[in-house]
Amino acid sequence: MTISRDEIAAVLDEIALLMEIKGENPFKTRAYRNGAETVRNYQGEIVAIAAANELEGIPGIGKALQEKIHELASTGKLEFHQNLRAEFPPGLFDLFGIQGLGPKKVRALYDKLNIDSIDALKAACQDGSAASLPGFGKKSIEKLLESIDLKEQFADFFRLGDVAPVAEYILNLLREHPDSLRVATAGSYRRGKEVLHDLDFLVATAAPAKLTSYFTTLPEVHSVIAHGDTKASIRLENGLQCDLRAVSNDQFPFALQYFSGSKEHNVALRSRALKHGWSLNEYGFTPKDKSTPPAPAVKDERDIYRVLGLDDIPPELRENQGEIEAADAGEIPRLIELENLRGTFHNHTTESDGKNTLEEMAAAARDLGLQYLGIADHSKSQFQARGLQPDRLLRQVEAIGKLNAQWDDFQVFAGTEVDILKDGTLDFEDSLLAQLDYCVASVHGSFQLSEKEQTKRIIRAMENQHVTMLGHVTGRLLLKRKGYEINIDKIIDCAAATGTIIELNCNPYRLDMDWRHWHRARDKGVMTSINPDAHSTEQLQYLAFGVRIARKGWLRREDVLNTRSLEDVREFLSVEKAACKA
DNA sequence: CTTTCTCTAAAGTGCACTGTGGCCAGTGC
Repeated sequence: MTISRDEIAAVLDEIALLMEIKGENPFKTRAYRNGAETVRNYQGEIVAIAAANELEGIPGIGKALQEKIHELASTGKLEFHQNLRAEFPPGLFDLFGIQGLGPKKVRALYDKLNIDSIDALKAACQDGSAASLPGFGKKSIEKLLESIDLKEQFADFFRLGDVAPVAEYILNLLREHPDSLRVATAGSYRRGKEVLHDLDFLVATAAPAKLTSYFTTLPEVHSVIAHGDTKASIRLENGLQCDLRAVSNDQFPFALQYFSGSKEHNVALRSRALKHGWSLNEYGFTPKDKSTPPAPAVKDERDIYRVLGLDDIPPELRENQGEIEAADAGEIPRLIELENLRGTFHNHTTESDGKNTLEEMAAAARDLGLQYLGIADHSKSQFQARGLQPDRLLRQVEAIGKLNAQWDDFQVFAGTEVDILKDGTLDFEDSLLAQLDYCVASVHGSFQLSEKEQTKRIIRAMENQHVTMLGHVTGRLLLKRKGYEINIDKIIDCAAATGTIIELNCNPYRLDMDWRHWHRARDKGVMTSINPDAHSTEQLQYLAFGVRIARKGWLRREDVLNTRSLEDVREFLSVEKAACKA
């Protein structure tokens, strides 16, 4: 019967969605959404309170929601919800994942054409029947098909942020097994890719069959795809495929290197091995012919690179993007590490759309051992995110000033995430921006501009002397939405010329700018700031993902503003401001 | 459905954009 607060909130959200399809009063649906948010964020044991029927007095939860939440908390289900749900087929929910489909259009598709799944929608778009509905013209159909296509393309992919917790969890379970000697993740997860197809584990053991059996009976397993003595594949409840390979302790370094990839990196590495007279595979070095001496002993992965005359290559760099040449020349950079971060910028509070107050965000950052936290709530155009009007921003600056008075070893920097408007001007006046410690400028609308227009718009914003950094460069949402069209090289050049920092947004949906551009940007002198874009205290943890991407982009400590000490950052921001006045 | 200095009634986040259909509806931020 036990139900979690998130499950209660999910039921309320689903009620809101179903009511929207039914065309209920929008304020009613919003009341349910607000209720869901209130339940999710309530400071206290909301489930126990609800079970005891003591919800009275919680803002946003009136009489009707009190009763419904009480029923959920005490019985685990809600009759009202189940009745509502029975009115529509379950596949209808998937349709909301398609860009361009909201409640009205979903309703029309279902009522008129009985479309209740993405497959049915696709068929109706292709055979022309969807085009018969009002509001569905040629372009709409085209966009729907495009969005379905995008979804199909990404069907088997997962975001790094969604995989990381389960990866670490399984890794620990493998580690705990009495027969495991060494365990590791391999594949694209180990390389820090932003999206993953599957998750690879490797274990060194003298009893491989025991490990593969153990693996197929882990708690999260939905189904077993394959189960042999040295290899097993499972599918988790969330659909993610996980592979385990069990090898001997001697083979472990070779298997780790081999299964970490990338394929392109390994091809290059194997050809290098051949020049030394050895073939290289997942089991070891093998002399090409009898005249070749055997390769030196290998105890860990690092030895493989050493034997081939290379510096150790961090997994994140193994994409055959010049890392082998760099390792040969002894020029593998010392990559940034999570421990190097001293603070962070671009974070939200309850003033706009964050879930925690200024004070809570600051306390959380201090608890993480950071020396500073940059606040950057939304500007006024972001209405739906409760973007700040100038007077509210100034009051926030004042509040931050007061808060800062209590510390001498920690500082909150007052900033804004100001909207870049369609023409490249900013959502706040320069005179207001001048009163802040820093400014993040981001695009949040007009995504459809041509590449030329979009690039021009962003460049205009970066040329503003008050803009410290550019937020989420492309606006992409991984596995969900493509970024807007921009000429990334022109933007990188502009960042270098104007001294504008390009943010590395750590939100697992974004991880933007993409790692593929950072090496080049760094060489042109562009600096980054690794920003969590946190909308809650927990989301400060996103920094870890950002560091993985920064490493993938060859970034070093010195390329990242927020590795600097509080004192140095103060200095940096004040010099920026001084330059503005000049 | 919730709130409320309109308190058994009324008001409750706004705006840009897109595409379609004929000047507005729906979506998304």
